[in-house]
Amino acid sequence: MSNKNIGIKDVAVAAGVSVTTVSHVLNEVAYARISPETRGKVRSIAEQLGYGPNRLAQALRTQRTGMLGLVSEGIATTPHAGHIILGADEAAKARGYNLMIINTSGSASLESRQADVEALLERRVDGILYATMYHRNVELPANLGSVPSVLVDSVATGGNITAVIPDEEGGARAAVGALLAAGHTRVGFINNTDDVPATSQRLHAFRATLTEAGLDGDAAPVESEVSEVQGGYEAARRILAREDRPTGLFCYNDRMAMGAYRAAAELGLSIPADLSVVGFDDQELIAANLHPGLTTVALPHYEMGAWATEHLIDAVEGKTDLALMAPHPTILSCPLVRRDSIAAPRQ
Amino acid sequence: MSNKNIGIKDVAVAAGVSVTTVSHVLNEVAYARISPETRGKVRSIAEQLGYGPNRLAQALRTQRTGMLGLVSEGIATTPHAGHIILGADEAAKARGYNLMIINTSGSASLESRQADVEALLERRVDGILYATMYHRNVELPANLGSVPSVLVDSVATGGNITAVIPDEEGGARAAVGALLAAGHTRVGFINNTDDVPATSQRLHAFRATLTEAGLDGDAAPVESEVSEVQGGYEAARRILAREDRPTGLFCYNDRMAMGAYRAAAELGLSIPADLSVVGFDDQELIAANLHPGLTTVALPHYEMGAWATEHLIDAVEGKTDLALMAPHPTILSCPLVRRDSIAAPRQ
DNA sequence: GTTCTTGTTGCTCATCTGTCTCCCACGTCC
DNA sequence: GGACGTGGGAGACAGATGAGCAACAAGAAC
Repeated sequence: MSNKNIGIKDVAVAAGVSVTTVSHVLNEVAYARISPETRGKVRSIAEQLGYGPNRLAQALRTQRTGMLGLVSEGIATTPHAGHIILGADEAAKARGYNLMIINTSGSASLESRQADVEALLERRVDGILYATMYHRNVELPANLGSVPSVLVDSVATGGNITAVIPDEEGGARAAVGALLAAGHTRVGFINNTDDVPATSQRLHAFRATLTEAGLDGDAAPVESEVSEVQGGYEAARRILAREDRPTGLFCYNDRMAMGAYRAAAELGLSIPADLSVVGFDDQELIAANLHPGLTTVALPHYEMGAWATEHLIDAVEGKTDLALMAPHPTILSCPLVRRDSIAAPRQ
Repeated sequence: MSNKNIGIKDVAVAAGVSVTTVSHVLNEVAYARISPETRGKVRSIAEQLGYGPNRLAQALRTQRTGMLGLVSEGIATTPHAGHIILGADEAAKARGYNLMIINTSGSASLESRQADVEALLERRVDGILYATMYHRNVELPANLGSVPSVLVDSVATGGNITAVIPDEEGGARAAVGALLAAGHTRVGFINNTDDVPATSQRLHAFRATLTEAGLDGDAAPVESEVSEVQGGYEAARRILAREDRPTGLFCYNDRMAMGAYRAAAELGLSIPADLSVVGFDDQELIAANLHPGLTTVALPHYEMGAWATEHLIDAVEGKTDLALMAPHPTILSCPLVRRDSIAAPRQ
């Protein structure tokens, strides 16, 4: 257990050497030539005294804090933020960095979000991660540019900043592909009504995947509603009321899929025997707990957090130039998570 | 937008005064005698230049960082951590503090958790919040004691540290009370099997509340299973198979309630017409999205985070002595959240 | 009416926080 | 008299803090 009132100076006195020497030894300074005996003595005394470096003083001197700022939207609103934080925290810890986290709101004014960044800047974080709650275009506070920064799960409007986002199209293709692979030929899509990248990209992938499989992608049924359980329910009721009722349903997210489950139950349709369902998001609380378990596409929140942190640290340490990556966002894949909601269609 | 290369010195030069004067003005030092004109000039020049204080240097000198460490378990595993973080972040921000967050695992070794605390200590946080994932007894790293600390959602084993926990009994009483108020006389409890405070306290409150209402609390049916959806399902099947089938069900948590919903559906029991259900936790993803919406008891995670932060800051600023509060944990109430899963029993 | 005292105002100097880092100073041995 | 081996001194990082110093005014003593 370390006593935080012990400084390098105390170690120096106790070891009978100069402060400089202690610093050299403890930091293993390359050019410092100090005898093994002295090194040993300094180290053992430092340990005895429970010396721990004062990172503040270090940071002041070296202009490096070893801290990364993370401004995250909706920390408590979705489980997504938690995964981003976790990915970032583990990546940061692995390289000796720590995280300063500030919660913000996507709907907060630009000034208030700028103030959040300002707080981080005053504390001299080495870099900033800016994470949004869902994949969209954000307007970034201007002061973000003053240190290396990476955007997580969004792209900046008109912005030239390194960003990492999920592969919406690939995920949607995997979802639809799983339905096709199970033998379904009548596949419907329950889509979101928001104007976000996911809405159009998943729709596009849905149609394209069907078409590439020799089906009529353009004619495949699509119903849109707000992306909540109730919306999913309503859209599913409509889509399942068609005379060419789909046997496979791709849902914009797990919540909508949950609504689809209810619609199916009300119609006496058993999942997956009568209807196969795929979701999106892999919100474990929902997907794993529905009955049967929902096969869905996972969003790589953990991975995005980790990727962003890795590259941010690389940039901070001069191993990378973020500007090179800024023009195009990095796309991380969305893997299919298989559970029990897909089966072959009835003959 | 502030340029972080501007220091107090630059302001001093531009204003034609000494560094000391700038510091005095900007910090509104009480005993400093400086003319209003000079004050005005300093302030306007500071603003013009976009001066922002270097909190590192400040902290080094004043021995106050304005940072609070938060070590939290399972940041991504439950939504609970997010609420604690949010409560802490908002309380901290309101008083000019920021949060350094470190994720840890409840199952991690004591040494590894001690290292987490050590990282915070090296950065000279003013205080530490230690949050667990669920209400239980934890063994705390010893170095936690070196700065003011507050434990969130747990009590320390044998520990003398200020803690804040949820009112398990009160919450359970509210849940059972709601069932009784609706007119139910045959009420069952689906309990957890883990040996945590909630298990025994909720059971106790369940029986006591029934007894106080003139029913036979000791004879009321209780079935225990692992506190997941499947466990809830199994326990509900058992409890609903009794000949004196309960018309009201209190479930240990929302996940178990979700299982009970399925059991009821399979038995052709409609909620709430044939069976009223109350959960615990208010996990919105589940409770609000089940059909009908689940009436449940909310755990005060946000409030605990905020309470802990408030009191921690008070202690840091010398306004409170945490030792006074250490002997007994503070208990925060668990309010009932009414949705649509309770109705009067059929005649 | 001049000088001295005392008080007030307005601001600055020196020092401190804990650590790093460039540069220099010894001695010793060829 | 260089080269080598060992180690130390003195800023610097950015700001905080309390003692201290001019300058001036009012009042007092002569």
